[in-house]
Amino acid sequence: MDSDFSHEAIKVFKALSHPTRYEIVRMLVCSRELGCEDFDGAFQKSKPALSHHYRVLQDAGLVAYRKDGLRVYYRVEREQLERFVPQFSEVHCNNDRQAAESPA
Amino acid sequence: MDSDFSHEAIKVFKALSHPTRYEIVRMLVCSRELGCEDFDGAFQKSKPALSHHYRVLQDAGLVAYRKDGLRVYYRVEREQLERFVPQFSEVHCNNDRQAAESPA
DNA sequence: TAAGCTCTTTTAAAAGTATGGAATTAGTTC
DNA sequence: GAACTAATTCCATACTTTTAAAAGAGCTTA
Repeated sequence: MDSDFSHEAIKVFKALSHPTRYEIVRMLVCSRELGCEDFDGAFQKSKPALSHHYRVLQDAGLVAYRKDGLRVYYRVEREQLERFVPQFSEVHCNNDRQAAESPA
Repeated sequence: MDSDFSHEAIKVFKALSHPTRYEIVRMLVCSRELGCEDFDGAFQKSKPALSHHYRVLQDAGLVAYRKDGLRVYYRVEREQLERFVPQFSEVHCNNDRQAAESPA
């Protein structure tokens, strides 16, 4: 139990230890969901680079996505985020309660 | 304020995202302090490799040290740890209260 | 004080891992 | 099939981690 926690914590911390990924999560925690185009606009990074970061965040269990036609929309996995970084929402976002319920 | 937090959080998470460093902090949070020899015994790592990890943890503000003759003893900086990973002690250690007071 | 010893850190270089862009592939809409 | 968006692959670059060798710092003993 303890080492499972450690193992997963290390993965989560590694995912959050890159400025681009940290910012992706920060943006998501203040929103219900955001599309790739939102991130394309926010970062001066190529799509493949961002796609790589989405994948790292997914593997850490921090984000999930929804496809709508050609578009992909990402959302934060609040349970996982709050398990390892419980103060994240509070620090980075006032919309805590508004955004607390994930969309169906 | 917000971006200072982000910047420091990224450094702390990066420090904790390596298994050896995570384990160093896990060991320290359950103890008042530990010497390099304790870590030498716990890890199959060379002294310079461990020394590098101590440095990363220091730079993140997660540990501090005390010299006693030839020996160096490390302790966790609980305030910093709990600022970014508030559940760490609770998850990894029952000695929370015993060890809460740093030695003089 | 200096020679010798022990423990830790620093330096330099090698090995391993992460990051990011160009081109390609996969999948969706029309 | 054509047009479009996102993900994957491949490769070059940059950073991290590791070891070996050297240096630094502190004790002991004469």
